[in-house]
Amino acid sequence: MEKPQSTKERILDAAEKLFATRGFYGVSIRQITTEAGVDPALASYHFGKKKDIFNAVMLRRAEVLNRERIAMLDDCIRRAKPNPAPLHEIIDAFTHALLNRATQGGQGWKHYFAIIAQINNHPELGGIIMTQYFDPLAKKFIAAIQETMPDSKPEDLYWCYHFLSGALTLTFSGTERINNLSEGLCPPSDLYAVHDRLVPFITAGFKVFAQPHKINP
Amino acid sequence: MEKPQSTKERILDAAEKLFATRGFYGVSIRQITTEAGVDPALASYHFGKKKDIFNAVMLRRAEVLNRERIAMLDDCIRRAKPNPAPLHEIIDAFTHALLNRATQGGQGWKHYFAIIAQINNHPELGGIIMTQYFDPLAKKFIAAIQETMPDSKPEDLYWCYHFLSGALTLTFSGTERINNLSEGLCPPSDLYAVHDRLVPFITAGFKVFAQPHKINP
DNA sequence: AACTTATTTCAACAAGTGTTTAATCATTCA
DNA sequence: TGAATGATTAAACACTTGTTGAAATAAGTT
Repeated sequence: MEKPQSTKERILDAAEKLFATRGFYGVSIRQITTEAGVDPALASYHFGKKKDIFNAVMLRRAEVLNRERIAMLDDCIRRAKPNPAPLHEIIDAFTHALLNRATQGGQGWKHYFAIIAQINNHPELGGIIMTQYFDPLAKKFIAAIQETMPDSKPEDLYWCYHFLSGALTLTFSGTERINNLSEGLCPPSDLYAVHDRLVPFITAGFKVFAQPHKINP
Repeated sequence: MEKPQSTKERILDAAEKLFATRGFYGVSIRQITTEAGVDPALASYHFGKKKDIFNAVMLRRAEVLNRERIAMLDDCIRRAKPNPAPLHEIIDAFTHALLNRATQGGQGWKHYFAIIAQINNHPELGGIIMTQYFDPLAKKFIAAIQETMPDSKPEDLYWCYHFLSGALTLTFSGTERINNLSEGLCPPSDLYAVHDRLVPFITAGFKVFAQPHKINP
């Protein structure tokens, strides 16, 4: 079943797992290499500094994930031509790959999402990495929405995207918070149920800012 | 202007500041006590273990914040009697104190929100602290919404609350992400503008789940 | 005043930190 | 086969980690 792993892969997997539960500063290189069953010096040999390991962990999955998301976004834009793509399809394109990996991607992906959630809310680490890996996708996404909602102000859309981003990262972070809070009523494992709620929730939020504001209900 | 600070307060302020930017594991007791201008041994003397310092930092502001939010929620429920409180007022009651402190609360509050954002997305620390300090408030809040939206399913409301929670923590985390992404178009310092967007955005999301579902636009 | 309690200091502890060095083993290629 | 490159190992580097103990000072109470 399991194909033989290279040392680099073993280190990345171990680092991913440990970073997910204890954060960047909460994990030592010796803990990582012990978990990987490998000599500590091999971490420096293969990756360099500790932050380079972290970057490699992030880059590995960000690449395949964002490739999928961009393809799906392009696809729904192309299908709708010459009209702009429908809003709920754009948001679905943005979230679908995330949901997919979080449900069927295995343990490694769960760890990856947990790290994303942490650094997305981390002033020091988040600023660099999120900007580097996710801003291009975010801009494409917002541009697509701007086209299907031409009357809305760009800054409104940026804010809405920001709210979406926060909701997403918390939902996939793997904290059992909603499960605890709801006393088992909302198992976060049921991510298809999440999809049925998240997409309409966010879509409705965006639509509020489609036309010139009417604040009060 | 500045009233003389006790050693305990100096340690708490220094810890708050450092935890905000580097996380729990990224900060040492010596860094904290150096920042506070105090002997390292005093941290143990006044607080005990390192995690007890962290807990004290969280508790100090969580208490005053949640007291305000509960009072405001009770107030808007009382004003609406015998009818249920309007949805947008409930959400405003939930977010108003946060916005207020984030704008006028000074640097300490900014650091506090940054820590909240980190632990809210942290499997290990978040589970304990957030549950301990914020779940009672969350339940009161959801119960109030359930009353003004009697036809909606409880699990839908829990999910909506979860999305709100994620949006809030990211917005107040103090990462400059939206500012960078929008290339200066959305300065996060303008938190009154945030309020005008966040409350209608969330309100609209909740309302989607008020009646039996109609998913497609 | 003397006595008690609270606070602060300094030094030390054993253990863990990221990283480097030089030596050894494995593999590849001519 | 032998030389050359790549991978792995063990040991050591100087430094930081959280926490504690005993001694010194400050504050508070009869």
